[in-house]
Amino acid sequence: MNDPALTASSNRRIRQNNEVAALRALHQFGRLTRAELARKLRLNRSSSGHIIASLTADGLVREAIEDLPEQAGYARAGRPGIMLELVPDAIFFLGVEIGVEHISTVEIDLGTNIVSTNVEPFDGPSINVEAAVDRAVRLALQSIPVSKLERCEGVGVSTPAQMDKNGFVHFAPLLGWRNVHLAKLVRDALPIRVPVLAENDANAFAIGATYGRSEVHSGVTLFLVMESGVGGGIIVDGSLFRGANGLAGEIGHLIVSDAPSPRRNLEQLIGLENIMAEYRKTSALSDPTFGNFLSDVQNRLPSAVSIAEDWARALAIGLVQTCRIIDADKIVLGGSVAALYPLMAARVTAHIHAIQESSFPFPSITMNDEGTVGSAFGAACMLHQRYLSLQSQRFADGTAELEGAEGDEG
Amino acid sequence: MNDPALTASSNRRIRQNNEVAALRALHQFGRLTRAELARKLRLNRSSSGHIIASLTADGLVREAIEDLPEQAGYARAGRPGIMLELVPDAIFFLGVEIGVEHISTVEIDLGTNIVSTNVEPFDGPSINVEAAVDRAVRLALQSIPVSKLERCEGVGVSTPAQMDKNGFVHFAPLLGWRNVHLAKLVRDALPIRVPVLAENDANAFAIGATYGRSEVHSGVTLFLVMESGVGGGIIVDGSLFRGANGLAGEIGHLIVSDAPSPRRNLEQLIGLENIMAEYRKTSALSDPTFGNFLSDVQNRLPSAVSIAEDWARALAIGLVQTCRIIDADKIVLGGSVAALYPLMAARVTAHIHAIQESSFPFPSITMNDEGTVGSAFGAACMLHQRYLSLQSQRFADGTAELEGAEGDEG
DNA sequence: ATTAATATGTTGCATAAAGCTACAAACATA
DNA sequence: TATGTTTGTAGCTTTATGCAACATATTAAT
Repeated sequence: MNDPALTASSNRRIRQNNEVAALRALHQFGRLTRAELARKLRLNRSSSGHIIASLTADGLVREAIEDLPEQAGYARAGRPGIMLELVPDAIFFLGVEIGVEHISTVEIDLGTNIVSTNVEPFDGPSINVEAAVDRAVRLALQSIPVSKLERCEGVGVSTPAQMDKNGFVHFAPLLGWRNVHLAKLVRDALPIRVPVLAENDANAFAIGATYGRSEVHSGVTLFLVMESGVGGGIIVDGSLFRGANGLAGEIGHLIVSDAPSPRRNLEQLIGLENIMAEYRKTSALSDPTFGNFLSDVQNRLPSAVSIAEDWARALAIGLVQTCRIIDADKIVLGGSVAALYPLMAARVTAHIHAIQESSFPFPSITMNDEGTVGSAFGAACMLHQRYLSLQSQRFADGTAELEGAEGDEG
Repeated sequence: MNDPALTASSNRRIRQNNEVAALRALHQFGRLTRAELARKLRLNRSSSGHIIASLTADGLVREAIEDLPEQAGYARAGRPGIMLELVPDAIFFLGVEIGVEHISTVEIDLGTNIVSTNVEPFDGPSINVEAAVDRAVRLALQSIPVSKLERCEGVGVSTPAQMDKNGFVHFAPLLGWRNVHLAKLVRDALPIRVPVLAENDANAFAIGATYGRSEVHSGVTLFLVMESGVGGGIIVDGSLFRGANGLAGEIGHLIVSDAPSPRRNLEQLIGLENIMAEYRKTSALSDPTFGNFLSDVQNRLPSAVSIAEDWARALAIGLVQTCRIIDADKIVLGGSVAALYPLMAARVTAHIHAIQESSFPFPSITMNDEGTVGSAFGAACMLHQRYLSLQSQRFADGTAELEGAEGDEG
């Protein structure tokens, strides 16, 4: 309703803002003294002390027991400060990925450490939303003792679907969902009343892979997740760029071939399905795997190399096109197909150089090595991020934010 | 150096924040009473009064003389409030566009009204940077009396170049510049010491066309400027998305044709040059203009319609590709070639529907009717925007912000 | 070993800005 | 004319930061 850019800062909001800033600094830098924190936040040492006292009273921060004395010879003159750290198990967050073939859940603590994970096979297309949500919630909570539940500060859900920022799913082709309020369903299925956010799986993956990494905080990073489908997410200065409908970065649907009749999009060219379809045509094996394909490429088997070469060229085209529009300076490849990249990196680079005009900058391309729970982890990170912001429930004064994590406007 | 997200709000910053918020609200809504302002900013009425008193003392705000009594029958019970408004000529900003064929300058006031404009022919490629800057600054200042100069609060520069956010130009192919600090040159050429920002012309155009319009504040808007070249700018939630190198939205360099040998980018297909080259081949006139072409299309001359049809298809491809990546919900067409769009709107729509998968949302496409000074206006708006932010010189406490508008980090 | 220098954490006080309450003013309606 | 409603303002309270001073803990130098 109101323009968020216009909201004024009341006297109380200062403290909230500063507490949040302190928590974020501790998360980003790990351990800080009060004086260091004061410098980072451009605050007076005494103010820093007050804020820390407040957070300590809330049980979120503690003075670190220096089990490692002589912190690597950092001996400067003056009284040494007392190291402060987040209390990891003060609170926790849950992340849930409802995939097509499996459900994964993750529990992370205040330090964004993974506490536990669960994975369960699942047949997405054959199960309706309510049942899927029910199973997902059950799996997420199965290892959490009831007494611990009250320390849960949020649940994130990720799923291959197009949804708005309130977690309302417009369309999920792979799961057959349409117009369901996923976030609301999860909220209602939970035994606790906590903020719930839902996000597209590729977007969640991108968040998880960049969250907390201070290196990537500035710039534009494109995340590519290549499995059967090809999804993407864009991170700008450390936070997700969703686009108007949460579809930003879905580069799998870029048109690559110009021919109108068998119009092929990028997903159909660089996705796992196409690679395996082509590979099956040439492989001697009866039921070849992607691993077989990788070996054949590594062994320079011409038929496999040819498929890989087509893949490299299509990938290069997709990346160049994308960079013309969002001007990314970093590209991160994920998903099982990404394993092909190290073998073809030189070819991809060559294609990019051949395709793009020389005056354009060349983005760095790296690989992501997160495990299979990356997307669920990212979903959990979204709630960690929310907790470490002014939207946190800690600051809910009752006048607003009635509906958990629905967001103020819209 | 420091993460801006971590900066704490000091006690003094509250007032600064609220003064800025009040100025922005007055800019956005035009006229407000103290009580209305308090509600919009979620402030207490008395606080609102204090803030207004402060701004009035600074000469930025005044009580409006109600020359129009009975404000359109809005008669509610209760004591009527006193309308407040920005004092338009309290300060002003200059915008300068150094184009390829002309230099334009604009003066805008605190209400972002255009006070005056100057346009001068110019032969960009034959003139070096220093001389170009000199001429641009001279043109901008020629109608400003010296006594008024001290009320200038910023100068914006726009030019067809790839530059970083500090105004350092890496490359300007159309002007032949390379590695020049444009913003610094302008700062040094000015007789006054004010913030100077420089931005790519298409980006500046996009800012100018959206700035202050409250409708577009939310969502993703793609701005397309089609002249000889084709530039673009992306506005996300009311502010410019530059990308990592200021190249975001440069969709003129999208690859459209798949054929490797005569690889053609979008600019070569939908730009003025291609249209006129094709048109000259078929037109009966000896030296046909773009206006002639438009007439022929309107009169359904087959040869012209065919060219327009190709244009429509290429445009549709470019827009669909772009929307797959940034998920824009609004597209605004500008530049002289945009005049072709109203004649071809139905065809463009048809092509888009044919190309993109049906599950994707369809962005709205509109035209921009700004004059020729759009880019210079946008450059001036950038400084207006900066003034109405915490980076304003009003709040420079001497400790930082030494270098005008260089930006803190980097 | 003693002294000087330096940086940290804490304490008391000053300052600044917003919130709250109350009240006079100005208008509409009955 | 009386009543209800909204506005703008004044006085007081609350809160969080800034500042200055001080005790403390450590290094470096004499």
